[in-house]
Amino acid sequence: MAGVPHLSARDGRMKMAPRVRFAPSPTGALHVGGARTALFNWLFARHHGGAFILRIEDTDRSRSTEESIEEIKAALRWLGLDWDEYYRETERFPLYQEAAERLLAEGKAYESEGAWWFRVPRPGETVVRDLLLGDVAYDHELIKDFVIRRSDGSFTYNFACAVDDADLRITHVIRANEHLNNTPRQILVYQALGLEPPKFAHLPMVLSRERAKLSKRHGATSVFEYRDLGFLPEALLNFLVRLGWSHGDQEIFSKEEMIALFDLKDVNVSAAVFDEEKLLWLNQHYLKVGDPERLGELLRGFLVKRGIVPPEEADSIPLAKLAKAIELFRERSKTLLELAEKAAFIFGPPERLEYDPKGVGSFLTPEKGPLLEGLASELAGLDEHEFKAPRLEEATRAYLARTGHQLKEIAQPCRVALTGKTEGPGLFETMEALGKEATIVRLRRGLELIHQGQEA
RNA sequence: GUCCCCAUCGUCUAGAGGUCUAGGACGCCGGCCCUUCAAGCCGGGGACAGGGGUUCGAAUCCCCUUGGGGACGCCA
Repeated sequence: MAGVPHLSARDGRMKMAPRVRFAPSPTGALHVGGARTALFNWLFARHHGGAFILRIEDTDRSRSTEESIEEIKAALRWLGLDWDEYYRETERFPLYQEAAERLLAEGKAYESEGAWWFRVPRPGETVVRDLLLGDVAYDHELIKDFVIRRSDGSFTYNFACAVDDADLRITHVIRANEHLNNTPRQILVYQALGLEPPKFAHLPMVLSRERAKLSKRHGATSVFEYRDLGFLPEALLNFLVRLGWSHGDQEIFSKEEMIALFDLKDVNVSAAVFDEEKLLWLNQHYLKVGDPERLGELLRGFLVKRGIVPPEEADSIPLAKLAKAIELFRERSKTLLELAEKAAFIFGPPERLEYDPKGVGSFLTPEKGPLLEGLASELAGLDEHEFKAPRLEEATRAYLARTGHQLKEIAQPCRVALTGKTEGPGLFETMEALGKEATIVRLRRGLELIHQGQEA
């Protein structure tokens, strides 16, 4: 594979497929800023038919953990960012050793106090030709000699990173702006080793609401935290792609569109604040257009997580019922977690329900008693298979017409009796989701509540 | 403190010297719809940080100020 560039028929010049990498240090969870960097690299690779490489920068053994490596990989998989090649820096030790020895032998590095130091040539200047920022010049007087090999024999980031990028034939280093000041050092390493540096593109930072670097201190920051809060991967991806990149006025992008449209020239340079409100909106958007069965399967987990159904019962909930809940509540929920809470009354036992006292007080009043009673009897006459919204509405309206009442007179009392709440999906959809037994039981239970209220 | 990056509505952004009395989206406010809450639809408020240049003409180019962020580790 190496050294077999394909020739572009058009201009006859070498045109190699780009090779980019995402190189996280495994010292914790994958946070959303890292995910955005990974996404841009992945999109760049996929758009150009290049390779997306995952390289774990674990040269600092004391801070790196296997757990973190697995979590980062799992988070990338959850987002659907697949990698073509995978490396761990700790497994590439001989590469760095050889390169470092060469620099030592050539006098481009020296040993002091057990560590090997890179000798920055002075006077001098290194210019970073950034694809996004333009040229950024660094005076060597401001760059101190830096350690390339620690006294314990391990290698430092700036050195290993450059050696790796060169060895893996990385063509474009796309990373967050916080690394810009490291770039001249890495270019120096390339030059000392007689290698051609890759192209660089430093992405604008993703900042927290407080306009500071993302940190665990304020709210959720990791990809999995958002997953556990009930966010969908496609929503998070869509949100992240719009942080620093745009395509005119378009806000909604499928993964395929992102790949087709992504271009470095549409990436901007100013830092972006992670605005959870917009993420919430996008998440609801994907909740609304997603496949109910797929979302229903996800809902199962949140019902358990929320303590709404015991773990051992979760598997026996029919997928159809879960999918129904999705369809009923997705227009009124921003996250799956919120949806699980709203739909809780459907999954609990028919006779048990938590009632909103205010709702009971204002709607389960004595004069509604006969109506509720009558409706319960009316609906009890329906067959199980007739418990579908259209048929329920038909039956209810017929009953209402016969008794000279209007729907709005009993809608809220019914809703409170059935769900315990004053808000929720359409009445008849709610009855259908509940099923005949629960509907009748709860309507009659509403009656009891009215009587109790009278006594009190 | 030193160095580096950045600067359009609260937020994400469009804008690549005239088409800008600056467009879209989220959020916010109001209305419509309606069995509630949502969703949806319609409407509203809301920004080119400031000052100098350059130019016939600047949100767009240059400089300064201010503001924000980042980096200054034998962390990455």
